[in-house]
Amino acid sequence: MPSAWESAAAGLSNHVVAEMRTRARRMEPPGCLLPDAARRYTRQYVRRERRTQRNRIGVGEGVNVLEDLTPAQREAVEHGEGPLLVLAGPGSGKTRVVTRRIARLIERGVSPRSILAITFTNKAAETMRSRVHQLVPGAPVWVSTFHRFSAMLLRRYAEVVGLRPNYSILDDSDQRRAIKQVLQDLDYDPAHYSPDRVAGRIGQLKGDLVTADQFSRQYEEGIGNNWDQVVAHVYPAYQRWLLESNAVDFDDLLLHVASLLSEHPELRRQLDHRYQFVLVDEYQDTNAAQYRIIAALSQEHPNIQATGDPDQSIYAWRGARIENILRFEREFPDCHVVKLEQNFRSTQAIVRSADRLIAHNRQRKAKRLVTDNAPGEDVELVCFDDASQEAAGIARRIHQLAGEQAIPWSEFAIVYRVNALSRQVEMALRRERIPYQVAAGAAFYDRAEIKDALAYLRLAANPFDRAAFARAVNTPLRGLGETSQRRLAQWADLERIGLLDACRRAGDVPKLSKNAARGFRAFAELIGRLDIAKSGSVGDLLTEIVDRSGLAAAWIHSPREEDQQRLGNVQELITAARQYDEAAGDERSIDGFLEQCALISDSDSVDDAAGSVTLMTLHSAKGLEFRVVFVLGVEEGLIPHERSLRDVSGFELEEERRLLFVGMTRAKERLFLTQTRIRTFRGRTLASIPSLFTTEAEVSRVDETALGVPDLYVQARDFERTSDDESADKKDDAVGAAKRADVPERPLLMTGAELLNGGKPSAAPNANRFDEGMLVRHPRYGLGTIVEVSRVSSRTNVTVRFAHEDRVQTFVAEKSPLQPVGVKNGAAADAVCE
DNA sequence: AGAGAGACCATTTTT
DNA sequence: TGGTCTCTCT
Repeated sequence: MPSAWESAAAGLSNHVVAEMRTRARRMEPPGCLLPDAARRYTRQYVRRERRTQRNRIGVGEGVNVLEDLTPAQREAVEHGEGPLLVLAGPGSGKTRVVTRRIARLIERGVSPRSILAITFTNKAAETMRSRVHQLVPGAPVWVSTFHRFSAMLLRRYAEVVGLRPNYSILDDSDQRRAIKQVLQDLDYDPAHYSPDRVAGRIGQLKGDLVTADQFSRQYEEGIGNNWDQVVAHVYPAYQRWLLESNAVDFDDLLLHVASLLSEHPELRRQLDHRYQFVLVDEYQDTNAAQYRIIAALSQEHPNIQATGDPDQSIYAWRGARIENILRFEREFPDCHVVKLEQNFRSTQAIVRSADRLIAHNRQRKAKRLVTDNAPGEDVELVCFDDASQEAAGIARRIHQLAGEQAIPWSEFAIVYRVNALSRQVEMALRRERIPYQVAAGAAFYDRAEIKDALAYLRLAANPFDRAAFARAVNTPLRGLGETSQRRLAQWADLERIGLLDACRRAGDVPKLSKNAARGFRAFAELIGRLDIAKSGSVGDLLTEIVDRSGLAAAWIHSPREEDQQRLGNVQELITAARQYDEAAGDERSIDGFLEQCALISDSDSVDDAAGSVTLMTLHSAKGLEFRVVFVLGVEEGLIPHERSLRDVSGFELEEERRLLFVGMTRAKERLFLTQTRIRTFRGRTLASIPSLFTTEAEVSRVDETALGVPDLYVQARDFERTSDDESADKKDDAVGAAKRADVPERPLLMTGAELLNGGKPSAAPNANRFDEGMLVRHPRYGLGTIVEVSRVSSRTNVTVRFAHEDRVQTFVAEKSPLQPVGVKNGAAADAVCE
């Protein structure tokens, strides 16, 4: 095996790795090998421990970890050994308590290495790590997300579950593709059994610790419905596919580790000993697998701290169990409970509204939420005519507050229930030239060119990765089409060898054309030459990949904007790799970088220092705070989401209420809820119904509609604000205008979609905006001039001569992404920007 | 093999 | 509404 294997297994001595490998090959039951490996691991750990102690890591000078704490906070921070449950309301200083307690433990002589802090998001882990380091410089406390922690353990003990340490982590689309293939192999029509739903069900099962074997056995015993019969077939086949690819999906990371811990008592014991203090954040969002993992690490050393707030549980739909937090006290009977109820984040007005809202949940432990902060301004519920007014109104208020109170852009957040709602707000912000960022970090890694480049990297690390093979083998095109690939794969299955090995012996594959065989061999050779040891770093290796694979060659000389963009994106990926190289130092490995890429999430991209307004879903807003928050679309069907209304138990409705509660409590100073009279969603325009929650939260109403709010909105228990809307509006405009004057002019170029969507709603997207001689731009072919416009019945054909290669092409105006260039601030631009 | 047209479909939240 | 997938034409 190549060196990647060795470096991935760096945690174990070569001897142990070799032993594991032979035993895995001999298919010996892993149980007999584990204690040995674990013991060696522990010995290593103890050695490292001694080194650490010699280095004398301690609380920084002048730091008093008990300073500025409320009695309740101090009680939690001072807690020594034994289980601790911290029920922490929003803004109650939860992170502060956790980090201070870690520092306090170290101060009392607990080794930093025996402390493990687990969060849900990378961002939360990052914050916690840096805060701990502020208190205890250089402390090697392990702060990690559930998934990263599991990935790390799984690398170390991969053999035990039948994997190799260089396993790949599949993303959602790989997973869906794999399931689709498995469905087809089993003669199910993916059109009828959507891979999405099957994947969803499998994910659910994995989260609940139901293995493929268990589930198919259940089915054999006659339990389950029709749909589950299919899943009972697909799930085990999919797991086999994963194992053969030496790959896992997200849920596997947790499931594998959970079973590792429960099936190997000796290993569990060792790790329990290794991580003596375990602190879990957002405990209310743990699912069965996560619960199993942390419980397993807290048997002999039950120094577990669970921090959470049942009122902020918003992932029950994903298998999170609120019961876990209730069960905690039962599972750890001598557990100490601390309640943090004082809010330090928000004004009284915000806290009051949020508290009133959440009080409507019936399945809930009563909890107060109080604050000593300033009274603050009323929470406002602003009603607009439609979504574009709503977006404009939000943008205007942001301008106003930014101008009047000198609030930086980064202190504003706009949150919504579904991603689809962000579009109009984005347009409004762009129009107003307000810098913004959308929390969508994963989007970068979703791009085809990024996945392609990473596929090569994945193959270099893990030659069995079928998903990566399928992606890379014919990208860029090598004439290795579907048929050739199928022949190769069939033969590989027959010979029981990996696809890459099959490539090397492509000459032996029956019915394969000479060209194809040569192509496969060349591909195998290309992958074989990729070697991290020779390249030195992941960044260099990636550069080599992009060069040698021919990915870049196709783009470099292309006039297409999208190709240039691709090139730029890949360069950005290389930059990311170099950053990784630097951060990881000697520890760097392909696996490490790939793992980082795979486990990134949307909210991770939120950059506090970016100086821009943040747009995000309510879910990803959890854990963050902003001075000003807008929650948009607070309407029946959105919040609460229509799906939740179908649940007669009311459980899902309560989760929606918690979701809004989470959103509201992100605000420090000002909170706006917005709604519209009509909303266009999925191409359908409907009159909206104000959300039940708006009355429950007891907020002030502000009317910004042209004709006044209809009766529907003026409800019996209404809390009218005698608002001087008109004068306020005028002031808005004055301030807005002053501010706007400072920023550069609006952009002259907009995309075709913007041109179409930004126009007046009545004016059908008109093809008439194209004229002969007009300068236009096509995202694919670049700049060109219109040489002919012809109208055939209702459609308009536009013929364009492009500068590049003197290409002439005809488009249907209504369908093409063609856009006019250099539109002056004349009629067209005004129509666009209104 | 590539581009465009048209059908089809989904449409909650995420590591 | 729009994004994706498939079909068809070149």
